[in-house]
Amino acid sequence: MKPPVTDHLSQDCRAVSEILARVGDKWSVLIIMRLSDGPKRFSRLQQMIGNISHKMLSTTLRGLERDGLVTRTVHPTVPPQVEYSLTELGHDLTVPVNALGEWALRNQDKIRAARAQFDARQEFEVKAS
Amino acid sequence: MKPPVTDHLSQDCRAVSEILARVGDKWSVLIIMRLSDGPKRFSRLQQMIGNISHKMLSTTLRGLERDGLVTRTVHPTVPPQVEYSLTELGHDLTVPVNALGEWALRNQDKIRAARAQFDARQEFEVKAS
DNA sequence: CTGCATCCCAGATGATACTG
DNA sequence: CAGTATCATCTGGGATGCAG
Repeated sequence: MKPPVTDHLSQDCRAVSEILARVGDKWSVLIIMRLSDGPKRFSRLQQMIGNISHKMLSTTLRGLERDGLVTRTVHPTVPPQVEYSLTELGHDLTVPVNALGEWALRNQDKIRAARAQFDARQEFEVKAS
Repeated sequence: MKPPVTDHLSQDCRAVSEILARVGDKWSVLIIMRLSDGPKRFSRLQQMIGNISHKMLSTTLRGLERDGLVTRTVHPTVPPQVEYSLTELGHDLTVPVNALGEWALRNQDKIRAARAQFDARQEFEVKAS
């Protein structure tokens, strides 16, 4: 009647996974990073990020807003201006995300090296056919 | 000739994104978590994770191995046994990932609440049609 | 300027069956 | 037991056009 620790760990992992699904998609982090130093308008974000399509910026922002990570403020001017900014929750998130980011920066060389080595080995084994 | 900080920040974000693409996929983190307390065999992993398909476990493990995050050890027995374990790099990664995981656990309620509220508002606005 | 709908494609994922 | 190949399916993401 007493489930092992593995069980609750399992649930934790699901939760983590769910959040990572939000954070790990192609654009969320890029957007959050850009907003971390202040509110930005839609078009400003698009030009800052570069190669994000109109649609995905819109979609991703909507998702982030839904999760309470960013705020959407419409200024009823003509033409309309919409500002996005991080909520407190969103700002909070930048801390662990930055930690992961720093890890990525520190270790990107190792990863690239590992990939190169792995790929080289693959090629070698193919020759042995 | 001195690019603003934004520029190097931009590059950083790409790197972060790239790593998140690895870590953020549907299964990588689940696998890494399961391996964090010791080596596991293929079938053991599959039953621990639950609803992962044979193929995706295989594919994801391959990807992790390629990136130098896990090690694959074949024991030439009959039937063959294959053990997977975290490399030092992989073990390193669990630190920031756990940080993110703890954030997720701490804030999952807030996120759920935000979603519920957002969805409720959506429904309301639909009624106004 | 922003947002939303539609069409479309490429890649990710899953079910199944076969090999070593 | 572990890995791979094939085929079907689903989803993310881009292009475009229209609307507020």
